[in-house]
Amino acid sequence: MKTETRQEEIIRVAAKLFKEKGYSAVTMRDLAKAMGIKAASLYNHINSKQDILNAIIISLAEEFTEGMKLIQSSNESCIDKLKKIIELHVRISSQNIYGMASLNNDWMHLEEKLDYYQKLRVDYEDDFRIILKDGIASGEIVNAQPEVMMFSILTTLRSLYIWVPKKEDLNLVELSNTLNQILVKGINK
Amino acid sequence: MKTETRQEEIIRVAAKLFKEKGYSAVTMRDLAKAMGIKAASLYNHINSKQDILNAIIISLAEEFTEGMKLIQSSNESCIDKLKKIIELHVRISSQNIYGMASLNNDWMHLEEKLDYYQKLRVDYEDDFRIILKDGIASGEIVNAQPEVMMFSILTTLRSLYIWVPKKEDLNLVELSNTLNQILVKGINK
DNA sequence: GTCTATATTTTGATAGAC
DNA sequence: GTCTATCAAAATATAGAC
Repeated sequence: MKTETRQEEIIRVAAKLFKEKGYSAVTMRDLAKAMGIKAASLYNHINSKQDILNAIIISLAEEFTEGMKLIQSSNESCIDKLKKIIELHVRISSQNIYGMASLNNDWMHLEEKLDYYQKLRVDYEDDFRIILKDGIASGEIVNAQPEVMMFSILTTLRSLYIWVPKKEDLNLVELSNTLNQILVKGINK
Repeated sequence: MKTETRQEEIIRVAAKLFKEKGYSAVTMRDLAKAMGIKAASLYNHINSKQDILNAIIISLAEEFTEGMKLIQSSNESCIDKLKKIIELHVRISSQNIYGMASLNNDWMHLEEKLDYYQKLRVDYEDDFRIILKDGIASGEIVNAQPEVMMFSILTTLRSLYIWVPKKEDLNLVELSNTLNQILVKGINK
């Protein structure tokens, strides 16, 4: 296991604080205190508070984009693709529950990277929508409104970070399967 | 239709701003500008920024509690109770989409009212959990993990505020029915 | 790499004139 | 009910010593 740099440590601790109170309510003094140093010392490792938010959000957003592209280009059935999407969210969310909070709640505080983030997000949702529509067309999925289906599934998956840490005993494979049953089998004709 | 007081107008405009950037990132000067007055003038109608947040969140939380108590004490089947819960969320969310954002994202910035809010929230989830467990016991609902079911359904319902305003053409009764089909029929044995 | 000291801006809120 | 003027505290960030 690679040794964590001081910069990485700052980003990790910041994400934890951002999850509790949100980006705007966490001060550089709060972060410094959690690190056991003074606020001025943080700037030896990072350029700005904004850069910390960028580092947290963009790497996660790109991870989701990569995962979706792999799923999209596979030759699996629509139902299997949805299962893969669920597994993607469970995996990334459980590996970085603190970062997921910023991705969900603080993306609007991005500055230079805001447009880029929003493009990744829109593209991700477009890919998701196509999978659902293909499933409806092929008869794999019930013919309900795909927007409502996507909203329901994606909202649940995006909020996993709130709930996963409370279930440390929970097996992640088992969680994926249960979510798959509840979210996908429910719309499976 | 009752005339809106200046205080009510401030709370309504504040909720809209809080939805866009979150409570902490909205300044009293931002709010004043949106009202077309100076920041100092706000204090002729409200005591503090914190009081605005209280007004937004607590009234909504109490509305959900009241609705749940009515549903809970009815003699309907578990599946019918779940349908009523969905209708409760669709109704309240569509009537106050801005306030729902604060309820979901800024409750941790409550001060004196934080404990009260948290009690309402825990009680609401306890009531919800009992309905699901009763449904499993009576065979109305599939025997999956009730915690995962509740998480999935409640997360979707709590996030309606993000999504409902984008669908102004959408009939609310139709939305409730579609959500019911996707969320409840999916777990209906 | 961390510190103290400090610059600069912004914040929530108050006092008092109109 | 709104304004101007202002306060006191807190914010991000920098400079320079050690």
